[in-house]
Amino acid sequence: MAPKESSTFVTEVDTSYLESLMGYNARRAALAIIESFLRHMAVYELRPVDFSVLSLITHNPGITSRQLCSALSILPPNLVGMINALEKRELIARRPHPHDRRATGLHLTEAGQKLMRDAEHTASELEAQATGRLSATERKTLMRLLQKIYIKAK
Amino acid sequence: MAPKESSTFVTEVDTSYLESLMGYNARRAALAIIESFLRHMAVYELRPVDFSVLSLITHNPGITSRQLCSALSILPPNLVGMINALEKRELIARRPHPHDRRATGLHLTEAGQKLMRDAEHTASELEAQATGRLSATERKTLMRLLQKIYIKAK
DNA sequence: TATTGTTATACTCTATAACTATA
DNA sequence: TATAGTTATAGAGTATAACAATA
Repeated sequence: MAPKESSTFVTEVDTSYLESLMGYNARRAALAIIESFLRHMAVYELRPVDFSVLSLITHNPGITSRQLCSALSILPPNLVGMINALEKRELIARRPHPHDRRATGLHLTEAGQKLMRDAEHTASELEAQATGRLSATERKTLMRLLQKIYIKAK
Repeated sequence: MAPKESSTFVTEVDTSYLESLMGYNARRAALAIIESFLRHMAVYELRPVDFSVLSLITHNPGITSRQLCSALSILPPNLVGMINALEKRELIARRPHPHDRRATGLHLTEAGQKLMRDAEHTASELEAQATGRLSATERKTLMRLLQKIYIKAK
């Protein structure tokens, strides 16, 4: 005989179904790493998106706002404020684009370069910590499989 | 001699550094799957969080709001509106908790059960599609490694 | 004294429409 | 006609403080 449903209650929550879904696992893992990132990068006053923007400028001097938006899936109106804030902190500088007077090339200042050297070093430590329970091989495998999920036709 | 920096511009954006970071990869993969989820679950008018809530109620009849919040890392004030909306749609029903008059047990209605049978079926198809470029072994490996990232001490 | 569920509220993140200068 | 950058603004998501009822 089935138990009277209205009197049932839950002692331990069964999450096994959700844990069988890739989206659930990917989101939980991403949130765990991002939470750690937020804590460790707070000293530099950089959110994940600021770090991503500065990192792309570091490795792509002269990149335009439009290129940043495409690479990071940010909408142009939402990037404006970030770029302004980073410029006001004198971490980046705008220079005219050599071939297109509509566009602006973005570059790191000396201060920006110094900050990013420290920040990328911290990111590496953070990376090691977040994936600390994985072997080097597992880490490489996880990276490859994640990219197979989100990079189309590779 | 180094090129005059002000005249440099970027033709193809180099994202290799960001792609070496686990947080970046996990976030991009999660967003890709969630985007697909949003499209496929639109017919049921369920966002990922609604699906998660209904799924936990499905597999844990009588679960309380507080337990949902803990399991899904949702703050109590932000769950209230979702529960009210699902109750208004007559997908769930509140029943008194048998042992604690402060709490309320949550249960699926008949309509809710039918919707979730369909929705979980769609979720399975979606799952197969999102991980379509992975072998069965790779899929299992990816799941296990993601859980190693976000489930502490397992 | 602590916990469940709730209201009010603020802050951040993401999205859309429309404008200007230039291509 | 299309694109780069910008403004204004709306909506969604996430956060804290504080309260009533009950443990």
